[in-house]
Amino acid sequence: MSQKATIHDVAHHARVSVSSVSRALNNYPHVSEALKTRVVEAAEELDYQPAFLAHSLRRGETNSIGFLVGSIANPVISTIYEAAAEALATNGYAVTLVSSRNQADLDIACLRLLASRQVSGLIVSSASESPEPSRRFIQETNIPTALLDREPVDGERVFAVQSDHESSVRKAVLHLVENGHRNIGFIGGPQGFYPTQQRFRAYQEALAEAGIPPRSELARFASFTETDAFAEALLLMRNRPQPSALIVAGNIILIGALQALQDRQLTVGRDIALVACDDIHLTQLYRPPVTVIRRDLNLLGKTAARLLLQGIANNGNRTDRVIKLPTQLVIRESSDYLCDELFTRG
Amino acid sequence: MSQKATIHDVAHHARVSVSSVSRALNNYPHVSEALKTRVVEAAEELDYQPAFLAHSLRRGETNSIGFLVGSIANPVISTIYEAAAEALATNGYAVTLVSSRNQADLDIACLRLLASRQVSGLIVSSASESPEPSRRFIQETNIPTALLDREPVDGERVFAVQSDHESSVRKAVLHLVENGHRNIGFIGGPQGFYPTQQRFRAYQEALAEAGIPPRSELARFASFTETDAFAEALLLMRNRPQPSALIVAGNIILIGALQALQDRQLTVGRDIALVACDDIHLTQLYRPPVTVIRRDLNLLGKTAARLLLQGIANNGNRTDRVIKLPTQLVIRESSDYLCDELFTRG
DNA sequence: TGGAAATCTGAAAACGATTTCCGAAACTTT
DNA sequence: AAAGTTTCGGAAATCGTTTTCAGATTTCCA
Repeated sequence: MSQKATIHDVAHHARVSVSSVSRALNNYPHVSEALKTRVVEAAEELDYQPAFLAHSLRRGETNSIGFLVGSIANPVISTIYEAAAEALATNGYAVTLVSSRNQADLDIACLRLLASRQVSGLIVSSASESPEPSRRFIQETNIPTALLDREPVDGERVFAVQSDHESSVRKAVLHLVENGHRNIGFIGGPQGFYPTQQRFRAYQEALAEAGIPPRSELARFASFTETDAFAEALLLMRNRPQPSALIVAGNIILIGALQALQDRQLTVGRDIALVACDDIHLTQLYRPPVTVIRRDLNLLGKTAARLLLQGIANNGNRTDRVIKLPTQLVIRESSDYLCDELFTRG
Repeated sequence: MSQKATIHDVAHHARVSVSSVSRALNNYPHVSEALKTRVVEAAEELDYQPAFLAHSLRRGETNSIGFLVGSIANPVISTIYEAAAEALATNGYAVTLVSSRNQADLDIACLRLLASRQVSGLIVSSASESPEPSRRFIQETNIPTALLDREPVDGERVFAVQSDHESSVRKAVLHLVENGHRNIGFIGGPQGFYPTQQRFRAYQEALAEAGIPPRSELARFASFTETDAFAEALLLMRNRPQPSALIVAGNIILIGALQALQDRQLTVGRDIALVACDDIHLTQLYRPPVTVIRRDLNLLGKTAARLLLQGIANNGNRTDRVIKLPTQLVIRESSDYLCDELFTRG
């Protein structure tokens, strides 16, 4: 039905030439009002919609952008996606979403797929552990790209939106130290994952700043699965001395950590202080509510979309290449108490 | 770079004709091994990938399917999506994801967008409140479509994957009644939403079956926002007599309900029994763990993908039109106790 | 009123593949 | 050696648009 009407049908129906139809419908100059109205009437009558494929082929523009994620089932990512997609949609772009299922080796294949689909732009939020091949790929194919929480890539049209993880992790560590904790554990995502690196570095530096010697057995790294995070958390909590506080970097990690703490019968906010990254429903509804490092996911997505669209529009003009968005430490009951050791020692 | 190599370049590089390249690369009969290897070598050397747009235009097939959701930030939906997308990807399909942001009026526009992109198939999981226009649209454009948890649509190539909400809601009601509850509240999603209708009907029928007269003020319906669910839950809990048990239909509703219960200082599993739909991380980690009606979201997504792919392949052959997947009542501490009223009255 | 300029319009060439048709080789078979 | 079969090249049509080019018409001004 609606598929059938072509520009030729419209032209025939309006008794004008094909090119006139194109001009009239695309608001070209030098087209009379009479012809224009005749054409749009015919077009409406036939419910004509330009065929996307032919249109894009000729224009060399698909008006669609590719979105690569590690997993859309991650609520943080899906929230970012939703925000970005809305901004893109209002600008006439459709987005094809590809998930690498957190498998680093699939990463590059996904990018290839997207590139072969001739997307006009790319948003990459995948958490590849060894990002080098995909970085090179992005650099070589000159597709405008917005990187989410990744190390910036050199390139005329490559942008990055980051979150200031460091400052809030630092605040979190100092907050815990202030409350008397000295054995502060850290569980991060994969070590090659950029936010993990930033958070871990901030964790180490803040410890040093507080005069606490870092102990490697207090830091662990898990893949992006709850079971793995659970296992690592369990391992960490078996450590002697047992950490009295825990910083978990990521919501999936948080899930696994909470399972482990419940498994070990440790009560959050009494036996152990907890700080998580990203404020999701769980952190607010959990009893006690858990202290989080919050960031505006909506803003993150919107900013990525904005940067990308700018990059597509001014091909190669001067714009900000990398934007760092603020984060915020929200202290809740899970960490807002004084550590026992403060008294036993003191 | 990779964009540049066309089929002509490959033909020239392999010193063969354009048509031979096409034949060789598409595994046509009557092409010698020698020529074939020569062509694929040249293709690899030039990193040739057939231009998606030209290819699709000629073949009349985009090898991409459109996925319409109400909101991908909903963890249930994103899990279903992830499963479906994986199945589709392994079959060579890319998926463009569109969110209607739970706005019924955007629904039809999203479908139009997808159709204008000439997708080969459609998966619809949007929660439109007045689905009639979109139903008609799906029927008219003859695009193979898989409906997720929606009322089936008549059509040669329209399929539906549903969940057996009724039987588990019935079990849940009887379970609560057995534990002595007589004032059982119900909070559902929008009234036009198919799963809501099914769950609500099962709730009413089960009450009748247990000899409990239904009371309309115990059932409330919220839109797909936590704030609205929160408000409805508050209203419900102000009811006299206060319900001693609550069935919340949907994970967003659950969030709002939990907020309301905490706001009213009601302890789940003691002051009020709680049954939720869909087993998400929150329901498992909440203290006490909350009783849920569980379903295999992965299977749901995979089944939708399978049905759709079959529908695309055997254009119009006989296959199952609608599949109903089982659900399961998982009783946890939030509801696994005897109601006080049992004693005060008895 | 004549001619330059502005405005309209249609035919045809792209875009990059697939596909068809035909004919020329090369090879096999009888 | 004639006939038949396979393999491949070349040219051209097709998919449905946009865009260029040039011709046709009108408008404008001296």
